[in-house]
Amino acid sequence: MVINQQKSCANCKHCLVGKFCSPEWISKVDAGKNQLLYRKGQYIFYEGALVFGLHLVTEGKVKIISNVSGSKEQIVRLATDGHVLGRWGDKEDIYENSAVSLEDSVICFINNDLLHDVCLANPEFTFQLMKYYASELRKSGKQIKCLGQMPVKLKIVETLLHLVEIFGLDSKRNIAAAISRQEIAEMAAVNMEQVSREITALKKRRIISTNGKQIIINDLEKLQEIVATQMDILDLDS
Amino acid sequence: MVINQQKSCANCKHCLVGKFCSPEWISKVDAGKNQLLYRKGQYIFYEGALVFGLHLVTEGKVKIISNVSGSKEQIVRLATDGHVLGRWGDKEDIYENSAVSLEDSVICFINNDLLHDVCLANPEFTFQLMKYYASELRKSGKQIKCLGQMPVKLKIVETLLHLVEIFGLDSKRNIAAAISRQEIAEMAAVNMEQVSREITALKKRRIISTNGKQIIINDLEKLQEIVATQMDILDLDS
DNA sequence: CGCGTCCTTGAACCGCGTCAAGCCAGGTGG
DNA sequence: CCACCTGGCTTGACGCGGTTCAAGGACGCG
Repeated sequence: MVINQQKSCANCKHCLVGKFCSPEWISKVDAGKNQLLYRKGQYIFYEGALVFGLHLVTEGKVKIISNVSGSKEQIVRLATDGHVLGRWGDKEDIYENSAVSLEDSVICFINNDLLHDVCLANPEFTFQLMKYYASELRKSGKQIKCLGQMPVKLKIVETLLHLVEIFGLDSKRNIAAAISRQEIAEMAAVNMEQVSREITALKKRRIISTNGKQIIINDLEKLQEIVATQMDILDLDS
Repeated sequence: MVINQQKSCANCKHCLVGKFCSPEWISKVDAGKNQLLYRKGQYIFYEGALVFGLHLVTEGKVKIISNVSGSKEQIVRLATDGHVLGRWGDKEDIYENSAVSLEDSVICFINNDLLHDVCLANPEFTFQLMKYYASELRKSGKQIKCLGQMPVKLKIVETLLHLVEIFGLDSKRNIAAAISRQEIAEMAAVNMEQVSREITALKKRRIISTNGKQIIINDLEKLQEIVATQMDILDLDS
């Protein structure tokens, strides 16, 4: 994936602009937006920086992270094609999270002023954006519940399911994203050692397998059953 | 606070409808909305129920809770005057949280169809609603970080600060809401005993005091300092 | 082939959740 | 008006789950 020229929002499969704005406004956004390619691991914006506008993920995968006391990171949220990063910002508004691409990603940037104009002129777009945030808030609530109330093993299983939900599975049932054990740990708010132990346990039960760093989901239903019944993996017989 | 008649959105201090909709649409909402008084402890909507529309808190205090494995509850979010409960729902959309009033509260209900019409006709309203959800998502991220990465003592201090932020302090520096220890525990994802211990510790340091169930914040700066520096309360000398 | 990075596995410590007992305030009824 | 009861809160003791520490192993890369 290499882009040398800007792609119009009209041709963008998932983008809210292309789907819900009038043709004339799509042109205006095309003219005013800034489409960039971010390499794997690159920061899209930084915690503490001023919010100049909104980022839309054209194509790629992104993690939204928050730094904890210098060293540790918490992954707050994931984003992929069609998702939105950051938010409209009042002046002096700063980001409290950073966004980092998990793979080479194309991201559109729309500044605050343009965004406001687009929103006022295209209420259906604004409505959909509103729904998007409401839906993310809902997911966020789910994560709060998960982090707050579940034992470590279930947090990890839940995280695996979450990864499948966001990124999906490829033809070989691999989780379709290059996610490290460390990143799974940062999502589940657990240490890497526990993730490793849990993955080993799930492999022993043939529920998942691994191929290098790739995780293969053999039995999605079983994983869902585990969280649904709060089952302890070790309770299962082989 | 007793209401026998519906109050117009135009006279509602915090409501997004009154502030950002045109006069004619305020009338339409007044005609179509449903304003109800919920007594303390009453459910406004239930986890698992169909989403028929949006609730706006005219006046009062509400907790959004999620049930965990039958018995335990996690408080996901708090709401007060001007805040929004639930979200616009597609058909067959269900709530994954319940909303319960913490004190007698007046809540306006706007159904999905009316909400959609209002949004399309009043883009500035929709824009503000979008910003509201984005801002709640931001707060939610903060809570995820807090629950995931902080030791119990800091979770509790953070929760106290959060309560102050949402509900404020009255003239005697009481947290202006009737919150039980159990509810603080459900916010911080900790058990009640730990909350009790921590409150005792903070009292010994004169940072807070209590009057029955009321919590008095003597030294807000100190509380903020504790979370900012990840300080252990027991490390402080009296 | 040697080095670095990421992952795995084992062992030990300790934070915190659970259990249990007692306390305090408010409400109720004799 | 006091005795009792109930529900929420406090405090202590104990044990377990999970984090931390430490020692390899696997893999890729120069």
